Amino acid sequence: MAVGAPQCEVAYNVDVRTLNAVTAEPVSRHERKERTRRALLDAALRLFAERGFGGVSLREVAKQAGIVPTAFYRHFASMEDLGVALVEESMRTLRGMIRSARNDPRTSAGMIRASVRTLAEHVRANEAHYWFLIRERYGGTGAVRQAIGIELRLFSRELAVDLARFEYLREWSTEDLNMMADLIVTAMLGTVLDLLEARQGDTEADARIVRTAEKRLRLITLGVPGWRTGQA
Amino acid sequence: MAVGAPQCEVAYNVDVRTLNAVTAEPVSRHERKERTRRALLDAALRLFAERGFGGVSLREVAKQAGIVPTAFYRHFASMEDLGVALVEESMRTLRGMIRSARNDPRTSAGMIRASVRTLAEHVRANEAHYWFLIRERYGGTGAVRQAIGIELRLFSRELAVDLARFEYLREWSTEDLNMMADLIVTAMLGTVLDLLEARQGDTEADARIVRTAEKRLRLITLGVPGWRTGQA
DNA sequence: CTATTGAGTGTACGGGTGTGCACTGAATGG
DNA sequence: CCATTCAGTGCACACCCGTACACTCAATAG
Repeated sequence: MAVGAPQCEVAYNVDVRTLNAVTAEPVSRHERKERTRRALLDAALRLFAERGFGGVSLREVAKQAGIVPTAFYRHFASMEDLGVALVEESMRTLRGMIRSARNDPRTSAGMIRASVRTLAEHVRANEAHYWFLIRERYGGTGAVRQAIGIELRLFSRELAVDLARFEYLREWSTEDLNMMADLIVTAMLGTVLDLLEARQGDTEADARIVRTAEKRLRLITLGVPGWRTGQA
Repeated sequence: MAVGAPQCEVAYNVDVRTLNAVTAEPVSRHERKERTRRALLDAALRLFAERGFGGVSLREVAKQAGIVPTAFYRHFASMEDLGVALVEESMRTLRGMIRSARNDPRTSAGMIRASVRTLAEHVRANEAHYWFLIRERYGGTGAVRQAIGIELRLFSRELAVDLARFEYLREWSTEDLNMMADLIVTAMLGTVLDLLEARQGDTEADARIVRTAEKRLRLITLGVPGWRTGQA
């Protein structure tokens, strides 16, 4: 993490075998296992970005990670298990994003700009994680979709707490704050998808998407002063 | 189809063979083929609702429809081809929904209520279609996700045209209208997912979801009078 | 130093996959 | 009435899937 480079998109064709062969000797068993685990997670994330969770087999993940299929079970009970682990990891990066946005000390319109920009940068730096979240949020079938749903709801609730600190929102009911937070999260996930679908490097498209995202947020916040909590 | 029953959820265990065997003779070749095609689409839609597009094999669809796997190719070149056909069909029911909502002649707050209610009823009456759209909108991998993306964008543009008729929105730029329409569509798709995930028959949950959806829309529309097109 | 542990290996299995091919037999058109 | 068309059949193939099982052999623990 000391380096500013993206952490998951690297090492495309390096599997554990070569990795462990290249490195110097002093590696404990724990460490070796942890490395393989990471290799599995990275391989899975990479493959999911191409074909989605459902389209990737245990064998493929194992092969990409540089181990034999049956060794997969030393780390995860099943692909679903691995999927859930990835959900937690991805949500961690999402929380990291909002923490960055939160710590940027600005207000009102300036804050919207800063937040959207932070989001966009974060998406570009962690494309695979965001692809995974977006895809499986709706497309998944089992435990993975469920896990994402739960985590995202939690995330939205945290955002509601943040919102409650703003002047106009201080007296809103919890229900209304949650509603607004959900709306914001949903809108921002839409923006994430737009960013992911625009091909990376197309700065013009990125700028347009960011501008639209800002407008969305501004429109939502414009409604706030006129809102009467508890109405209808 | 003369009966008023839902059209896709029925006939769970009836395949083409038995259907064609039961019915009286006067069936042309065209008609028989069309029936089998429908059986394939219905079977696919049914299976997709359970395991998603990616999780269903050509063989399964064929078996559920009552034909042998290789006969599938008499109707579709591939599963993707069938998927795209299903996208068009599902979008047709979505357009049907908005047409119903549009023809309900009310204004302002009353219109929001009516629209959301129409949406909820429509979702309940066509769960499989909506499951398919929502799932593959994000989760899909190939031509299907792309087709949904295109159709949904088109749909959103139509909504923008509708919006332009409203008093406060008459002077908005096209870009801003599209932005608002996208926001509304995204928010409503979120509502659709909420409805689909609430188990059918839970009228209390349905009511809560509908209320939240109305609030979302109301918050968005509240911002409209304060909006200055072309700003920032 | 010796015994144990456990990550990773290799083989083998039963089952599901898409699809090519030669076919049947009833509706169709001349 | 006969020839053609073509939706649907049945078999075969080569491939990928998850996973059970017995194994190796280096890092660890006593």
